[in-house]
Amino acid sequence: MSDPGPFSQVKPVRAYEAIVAQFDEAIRSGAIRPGDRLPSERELMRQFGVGRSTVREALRVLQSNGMVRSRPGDRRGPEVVSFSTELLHRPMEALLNVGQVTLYELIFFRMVTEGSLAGLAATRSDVDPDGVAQLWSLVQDLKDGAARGMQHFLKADSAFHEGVSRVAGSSFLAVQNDVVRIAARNYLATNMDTPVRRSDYMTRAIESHELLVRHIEAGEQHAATRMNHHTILAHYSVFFSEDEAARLRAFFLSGEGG
Amino acid sequence: MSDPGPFSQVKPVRAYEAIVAQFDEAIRSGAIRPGDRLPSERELMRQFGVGRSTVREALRVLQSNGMVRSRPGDRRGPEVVSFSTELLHRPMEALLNVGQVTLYELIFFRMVTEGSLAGLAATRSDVDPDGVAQLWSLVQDLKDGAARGMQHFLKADSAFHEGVSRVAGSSFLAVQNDVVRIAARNYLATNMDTPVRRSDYMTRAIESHELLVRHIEAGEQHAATRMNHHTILAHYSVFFSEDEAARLRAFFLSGEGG
DNA sequence: TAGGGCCACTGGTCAGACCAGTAGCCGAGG
DNA sequence: CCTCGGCTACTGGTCTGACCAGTGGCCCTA
Repeated sequence: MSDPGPFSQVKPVRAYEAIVAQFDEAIRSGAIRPGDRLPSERELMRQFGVGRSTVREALRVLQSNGMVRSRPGDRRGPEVVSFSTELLHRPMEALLNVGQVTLYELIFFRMVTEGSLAGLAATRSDVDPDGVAQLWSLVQDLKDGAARGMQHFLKADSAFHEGVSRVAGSSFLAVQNDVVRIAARNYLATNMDTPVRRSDYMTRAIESHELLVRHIEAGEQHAATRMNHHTILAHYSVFFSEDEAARLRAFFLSGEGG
Repeated sequence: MSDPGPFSQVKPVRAYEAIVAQFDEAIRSGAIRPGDRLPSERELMRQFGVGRSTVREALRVLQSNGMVRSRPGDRRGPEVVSFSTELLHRPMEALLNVGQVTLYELIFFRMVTEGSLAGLAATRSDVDPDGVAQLWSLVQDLKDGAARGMQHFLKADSAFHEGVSRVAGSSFLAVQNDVVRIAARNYLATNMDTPVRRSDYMTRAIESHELLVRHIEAGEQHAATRMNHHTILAHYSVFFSEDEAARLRAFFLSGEGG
């Protein structure tokens, strides 16, 4: 029918979902803030006029969404939580594991976001000399970590990426990128066993990171972005088909300065 | 202490969390697939050896994460849901709400992701002529919508963005961008009341979208990306300080072809 | 003032009940 | 033989009350 009429579709709302909606709105509006305590479950059942198990089901949803946490025995009541990236890890890894999101899409996204972070860091290096100095320190940590083994290196590598994000100053973009970076790493660890010569990998990664810091320090936005793209492609293209690698290269490294 | 010893930290695991973990593993390993039905709650309580309310709490978590759904009276049991990138919507929104992301960061992120979507659509236009034809149709819908008013226009505008994302073929990137685009729109609706001459806004938006489709149709990746950046900046820079607008312009539109 | 004990509250789990909703089976009628 | 309606037994949603481990905070004693 061309004219749908004055009504819209309705769907029954479950009591615990209505409770979640009230909480969502209270958090969105700032009426409830991270660090706040909620009333106890028994008090919430009185306020909402529902059974305690209905309150608990709503709290499970909020907890699952990373909004609240509770501890048995804590008399102060459930706590409203500061945001955590754990919130995104679960769905991200679930999507990867069922193949709804491919490694290709993940790496594409990462190149978009991490390349932008690198470029952004370069534009801000002049206002954050301490941050840049810290990047050099983190490069040294990379070398120290590599000498101790892959686990230490990976830890130092994460710290390095966090350092770049701090200089870039966009925590939202950084969070998105971190979730994707860690999801890709975990995916490869559990689903792929393409042997990579670890010492070669670490050596080349360190070289790339040093060059990246040079571009950042010099304020070279586009060079920093390209350096990041080169590094990611160098690492991941072994996991892609030739066609996929070519498409990434064409999209990110074509044209200017290519 | 420098040497942590042979043990690692432990934390008590709640029964419903242990149930969720078993489900996660079953989904990850493919033992449970989208479309499958789970045993009923009463059967699950027997299998896990726990109370029905504990099962229900676990199911709330899985449902909240977009993995299962249920309907009262459905004798076939809870259903495992097809996983889609929609899975990310809720945690992304939660992240935005709790994380108190600024409008500047939202727009920065959107320019990064939407610019890439536009460029990606341009690189794929030759393999998706139907998609491009549909974009022209959606541009016509924009014009029709604008004639009927802002609400119709905004609806057509969302459809247009979804059309671009379809041509781009990265639902992952699209979902991220959609969450942010809608969040920015909602932010403006609730926090700003700078009057924008609506007819001017719609007219200019339509012109920009037409130009964007031209670039996409011509396969001009960088031009499509820049067009998208121009459009977003033209719309949002009124909400930023001169310094902020200048920084966005410098980052996204400097250098090549600037 | 500090530490330990205790109490009353907390959250986690459970059993059982009730009710609205639905899948599917069976029978009747066309 | 097919379709439709009625009915049954199961489903999920909600609730009440109970029990127990855990904890915050108060009070008392050294």
